[in-house]
Amino acid sequence: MARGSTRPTSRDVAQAAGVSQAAVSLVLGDKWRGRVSETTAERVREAARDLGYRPNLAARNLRLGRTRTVLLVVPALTTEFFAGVYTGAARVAADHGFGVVLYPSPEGIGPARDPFASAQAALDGVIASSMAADALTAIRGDQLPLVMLDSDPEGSLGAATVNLDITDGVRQVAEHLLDLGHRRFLHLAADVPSWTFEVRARELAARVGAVPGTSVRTVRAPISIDDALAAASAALSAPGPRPTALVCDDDKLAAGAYKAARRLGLRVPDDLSVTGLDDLALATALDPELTTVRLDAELFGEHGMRALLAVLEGRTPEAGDIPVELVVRGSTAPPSAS
Amino acid sequence: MARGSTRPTSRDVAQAAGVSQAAVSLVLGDKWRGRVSETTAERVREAARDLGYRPNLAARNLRLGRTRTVLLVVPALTTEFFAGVYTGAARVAADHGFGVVLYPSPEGIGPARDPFASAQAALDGVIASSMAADALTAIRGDQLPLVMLDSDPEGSLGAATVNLDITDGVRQVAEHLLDLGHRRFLHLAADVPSWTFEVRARELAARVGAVPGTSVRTVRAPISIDDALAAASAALSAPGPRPTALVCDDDKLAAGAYKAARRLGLRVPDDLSVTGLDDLALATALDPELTTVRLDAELFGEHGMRALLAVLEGRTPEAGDIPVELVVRGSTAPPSAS
DNA sequence: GAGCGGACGTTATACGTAAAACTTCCGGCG
DNA sequence: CGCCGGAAGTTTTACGTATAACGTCCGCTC
Repeated sequence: MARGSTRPTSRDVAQAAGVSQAAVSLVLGDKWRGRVSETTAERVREAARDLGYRPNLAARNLRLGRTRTVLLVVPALTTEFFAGVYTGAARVAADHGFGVVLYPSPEGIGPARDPFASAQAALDGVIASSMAADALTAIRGDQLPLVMLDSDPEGSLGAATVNLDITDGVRQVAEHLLDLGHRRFLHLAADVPSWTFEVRARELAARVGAVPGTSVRTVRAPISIDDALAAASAALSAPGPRPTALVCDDDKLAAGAYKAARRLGLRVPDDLSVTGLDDLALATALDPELTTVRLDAELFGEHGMRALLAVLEGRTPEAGDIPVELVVRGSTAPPSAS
Repeated sequence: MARGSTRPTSRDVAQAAGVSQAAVSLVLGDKWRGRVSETTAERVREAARDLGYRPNLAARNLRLGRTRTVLLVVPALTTEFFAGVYTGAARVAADHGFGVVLYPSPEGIGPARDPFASAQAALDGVIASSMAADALTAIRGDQLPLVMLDSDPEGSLGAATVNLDITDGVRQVAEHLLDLGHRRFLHLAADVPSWTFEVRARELAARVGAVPGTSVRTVRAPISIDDALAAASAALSAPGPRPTALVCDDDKLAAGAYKAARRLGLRVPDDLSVTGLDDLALATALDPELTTVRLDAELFGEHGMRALLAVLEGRTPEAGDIPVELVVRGSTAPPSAS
């Protein structure tokens, strides 16, 4: 009596179909072959449909001791890059019956709040971008299976890592600009403490430094158009010979650099070649379109999820970085004479 | 014996502290006053700390019949707008002990897959953007408390709605352009079946139509720079007098319009004024910077979450649209003579 | 000296599911 | 005839938590 408004349970379905709760679980869990007759199974399925039955996930998770849910920890979602990572991860996850919960470290909520307090769901594992640095300590506290994205393979003790081949991307940028004849470089670096940015600086210095008569100056800025504008302005109007090539750690920084160049009366690419890294929508919205390194965010997410699945199943994730590709557009050209 | 590697439970803590499981639950749940002595309570807390105890959320959710987790359903996260919505919603949620799980309908996963299959977490409620139209039917199937964002207050039977005052934003755009002297308008509309875009078209037609001697032509494009470029190109090179003002439903469309104008040799704003809507980072990356309507995404998310909390507590969400603001930048100017 | 109420706990139970272990019925085989 | 094995279920249990309901013990009051 008075079943009222509460959600139907497997027991309600059992009663409606005239069987035991166990039978319902067997049928709906597709484990009934040889245990329940076809006619009874159909009766159960019908009752479930009629009642609009949906299994209680909390109960199932408790019973099974796993949730088929993983957490993706990313920095604040201010570009479409991590949206792509999510999409790729979610696609692979769905193929394996997993769900992905997103935890974008929300600025302003306070760094002390750890991801697990927020993503209340019980979790089977975690994929974390190294850029979400503040959240990491909290994560390591738990013993959850962990995959790190874009993180130092040496430094992330034990955790599997999946990386984009940023080193190769920077190499391609450097060689492209060197081939064009550039010798004086300015590196507009992201002021974010993350391994992936250290790699950029290191590789650029190495490649350019290998050629005699070159120089690289570095200036740092937080990843925002306005900050990049300010930093690039200052650097470009500094005394001494002006750099002819500006290598940015990120497309957003490049957008700021465009504005700085414009204010200083420098034309891109005639007076200054500019490169980015990411290939966001922004890159083709700029005028001229930005020469940049395309990162396949979805593929990145897919690999991350596959690695986590491997860890969960006790396998070893396959190694190997994800290739990236230089996309040459209108923002790079040979340096003007002089 | 052999407690091994499995996560400690409240029973383990109880054993370590020499009390019953119930006592542990009382202490850790902060309900022990008058039930457990201070010294015993401290002993329990210490044991919990030593063992690294974390309550099993699946069990708690099952016991309590609620999860303090809500789902935020958004269209694919290709701009920072919904990142802002998430941030606002998550902030308010955190203040009330809730978590927010994000479900960006991932393109390519297939529309049939409903959010609940993916976000395996059990949920207390849902906040859904009307732009994620394909997911909505699945949602209505469940009887979860629902708040709709940017949705027709008439059409969304029963569900509470929280809206940005888009109508007012479009009004401001229209009056700004009319004040500048524009009479021939082109409306670059988002080709997305959503109420929020219908509103834009309706209000623009009404405001401009109220002034004699005006005209509005409309052309639609999916929200992508390339599609906008194509649509705007075609419309701007059509026969007849060229429009002097191009009103875009979205900043991304405006970015496409800039490229179209450039290819046709039209200068912004001298030959063509352009407006957007959103105020993404993109808006200030463009040259000239885009006159657009600033939507406060975080505030939007906050209001959405507050409305859902109200519904969950049986209160009536407060009504009232969220104000928006026209930001005049360099992309609008009086039409050139002739 | 009976009784009462607070302090300090414990025992028992329920949440909804999955699955192991058990029952019952029957047809067939040696 | 005795027995075995498979089909078709059912009964029971466990997952980890929160909390209602129940015990003590002790100091006080009347």
